[in-house]
Amino acid sequence: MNTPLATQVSERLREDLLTRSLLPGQQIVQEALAERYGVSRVPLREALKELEAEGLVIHEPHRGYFVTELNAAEMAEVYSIRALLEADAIRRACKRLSDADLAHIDELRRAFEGALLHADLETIASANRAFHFAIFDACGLPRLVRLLRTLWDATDAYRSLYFQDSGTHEHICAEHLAHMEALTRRDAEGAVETQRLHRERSVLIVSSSL
Amino acid sequence: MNTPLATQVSERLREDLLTRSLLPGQQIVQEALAERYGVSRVPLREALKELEAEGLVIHEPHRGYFVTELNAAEMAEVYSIRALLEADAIRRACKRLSDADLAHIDELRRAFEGALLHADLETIASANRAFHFAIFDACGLPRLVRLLRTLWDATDAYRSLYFQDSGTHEHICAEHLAHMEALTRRDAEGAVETQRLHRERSVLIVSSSL
DNA sequence: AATGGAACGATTGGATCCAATATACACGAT
DNA sequence: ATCGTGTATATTGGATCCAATCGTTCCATT
Repeated sequence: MNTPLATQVSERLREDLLTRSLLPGQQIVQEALAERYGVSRVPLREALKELEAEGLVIHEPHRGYFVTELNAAEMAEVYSIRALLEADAIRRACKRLSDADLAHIDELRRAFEGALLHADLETIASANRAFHFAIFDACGLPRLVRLLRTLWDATDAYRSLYFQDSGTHEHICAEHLAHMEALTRRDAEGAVETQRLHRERSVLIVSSSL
Repeated sequence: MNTPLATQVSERLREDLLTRSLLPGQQIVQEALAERYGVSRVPLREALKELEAEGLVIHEPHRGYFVTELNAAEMAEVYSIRALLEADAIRRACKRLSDADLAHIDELRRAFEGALLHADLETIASANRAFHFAIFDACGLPRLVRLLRTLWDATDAYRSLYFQDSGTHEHICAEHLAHMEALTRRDAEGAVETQRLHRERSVLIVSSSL
């Protein structure tokens, strides 16, 4: 393979965090995990350093890496930073969205709806991301998008249940649709608001599990 | 020493980036740098992965790490994200600043003025940070502060000249003082504005070097 | 002279090995 | 019985060594 192991391992780690194969608070025993991944400890440690910089794990010298636990306040903090950055990204995106962009985004929206019906958690989550980040991407600020990605990652471990309850499926789809419509109207403030509602409802569900 | 080498190395790297001992665009040859730091390549590589996650260096598989180069647009992006986050941090901080906090911050402000007169670049830069981040810290959102820190780091390599020109010293001190006064009045919007002016002038100077 | 390609050298990527540190447990003193 | 002390073990941290990859140079061919 061309891509370094450390990169693959960091992907795999994110996956395991999302699917709660690694639980918040849990210690990451390097040797055990390295063996499970079929690699040595070196690339694993590099991957862990990367995730540490993103706040997904914390490192205590000579004690080890632990999956970050978020309390209610920290969860709220992540979401409030998201609120700021997403609002900005959406305002900028609205000014730049081409019709082709919109068509593409709506495609992703429908793909997500499809995934909701008959796909596993990971596929659903990734389809959801694809939809939202196609919008963020249009803001034209790659660094901002990267920050948003790490913020989304930070709460991933707690979001698994968000897509579980099928009662929320309709809510989500309705919110996505409303968001889509605001974007189509190039209604920046409207889109900021639909995204806000969408996010607030998700934080409510996610927080309930704490 | 108690703290791991990888941590020390990442500190040292930031230092070398700030002081332009490592220049934007330059490749980082691991073995050479490891030897210069007196460590092996392993902790160096971990440190580099950390800095990569913060955007200070970029990694090209099988080619190596390179010090990130910012063009004008990317520089503007960093500063516009800073604008968003700093405004929020300051608003929150204003509501929470105790008199003791203010006294402490003003102390740091005076310490910075002292450093300007008779200290090297690195000391000045760190005194400046101490002042601004004492304010940010008061917002009570540690993650937000951490994000701000990495954003400041991202442009550090280009800021060295900011403190060089002694003509700007008075400007900086005046701006700090105005900021301080707004904070003392607990005038959130005023403080946001003084910080904005301060930042805009700095981006102007820094951008002129591109 | 220009282009394609093979071999070499330099550098990165990964694994194994050894050292340092922290935690747990047993033991003894008060 | 409780607290402190020392030892043992598991785990992390770091260095060395080997393998894989990339870039360059040199040569052959057109």
